[in-house]
Amino acid sequence: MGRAVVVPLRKRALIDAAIAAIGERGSLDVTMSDIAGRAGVSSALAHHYFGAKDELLFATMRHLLSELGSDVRAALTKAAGPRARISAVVAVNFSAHQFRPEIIAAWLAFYVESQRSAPLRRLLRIYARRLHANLLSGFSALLPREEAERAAEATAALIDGLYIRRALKDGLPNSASAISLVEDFVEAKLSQAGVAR
Amino acid sequence: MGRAVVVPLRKRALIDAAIAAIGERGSLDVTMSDIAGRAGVSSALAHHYFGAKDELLFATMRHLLSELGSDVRAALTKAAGPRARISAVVAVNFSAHQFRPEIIAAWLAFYVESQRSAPLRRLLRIYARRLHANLLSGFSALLPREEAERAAEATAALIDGLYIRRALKDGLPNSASAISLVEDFVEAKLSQAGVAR
DNA sequence: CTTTATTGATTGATCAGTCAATGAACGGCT
DNA sequence: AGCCGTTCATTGACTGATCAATCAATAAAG
Repeated sequence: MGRAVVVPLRKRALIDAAIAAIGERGSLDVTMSDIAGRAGVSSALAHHYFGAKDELLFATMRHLLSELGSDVRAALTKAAGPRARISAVVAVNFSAHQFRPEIIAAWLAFYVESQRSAPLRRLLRIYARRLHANLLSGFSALLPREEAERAAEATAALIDGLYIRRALKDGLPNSASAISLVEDFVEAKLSQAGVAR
Repeated sequence: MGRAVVVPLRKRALIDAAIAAIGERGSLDVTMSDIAGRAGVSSALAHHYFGAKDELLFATMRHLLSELGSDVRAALTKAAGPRARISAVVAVNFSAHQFRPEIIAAWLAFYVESQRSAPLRRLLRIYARRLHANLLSGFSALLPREEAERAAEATAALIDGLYIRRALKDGLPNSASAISLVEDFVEAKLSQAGVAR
């Protein structure tokens, strides 16, 4: 029945379906049949393209990471000065593109799974390092080295914490309030250190 | 206040085994046989006492929550003044009793599961409200109402974020560094608002 | 003699992964 | 243009493993 389709299309459809399934269920405990069904294909085809479930999940996580990465890169090119770099990184993490329920739930699920899967852990470490480096590139121009390190660390943790709370639908009505909490924190840090603005 | 509910020996052993199993695996995806085996009994006995797996997991989460609750209560009675109350709450969350790898991993796993399970979600909401209320009771004596709300919200999120990062074994070598990050944040908030220390 | 504790064996359901079969495109070769 | 073989896409049906949950049986306690 199905007409000839380009290979990447099916893979892409399966990855999108995986994000949807994981996001809806809130964990990686989704079946290949469910994912394949959402993509409109049989589970056998998902195995054909990805080999094992692990690999599909890995590809899905990599896809999320790569989208976040390109969003961040785009935002950083538009940011003028260190203070703007910090805000750009924060804004992207809570942008409409990233701060969607299914994306958040998927991130949380991958965080958990990474405790068991070394490849996944490696992937998440890349994300963590990149986030830290991006924040640090802003802070280190405004604060002494040691303080900049700690500010970047705390900001990253705060972002993660707000993600969790969003996933649980506790408080945090929208992304604007999340951004303002982080920005307040950054301002507090900078004003404490007497940075002129 | 807390009436002491007598938990039968076997139930308690199974709950402890569940924490160990969940903590080691990093998710709730553990078998009844595994848990029962750790407790030195058959899986049939676990079903005898708890009925279904869900109920054992629920009881396990409740146990963790109740231990955290009593730790917090104990710390708060020793805290003199609002600033000390904030520090007490922070200190308990990162105390040697709470900030252990298996406990952290279990919390994270329950967070994820709560997206699917309404009873679990209810339980976690109790924890979130209590944490918020405890922090707020300190902040609201030091900051204007609106700012106190936001400071409590951000502090709670920061604590959650540090838990995640600890679970992933990214940075955060020990609980002391986590405490100092949170305390720095609190100080920044207060000094920004011009609170005398 | 009734109630509780405990187990091994079993059942039934769920799933990841495999496989053989079918079809659809592609590219020669006359 | 028509024919042929190779390769890729796709599926339904199947297998094997895993596990929650049940149950009937045994022992111990009171």
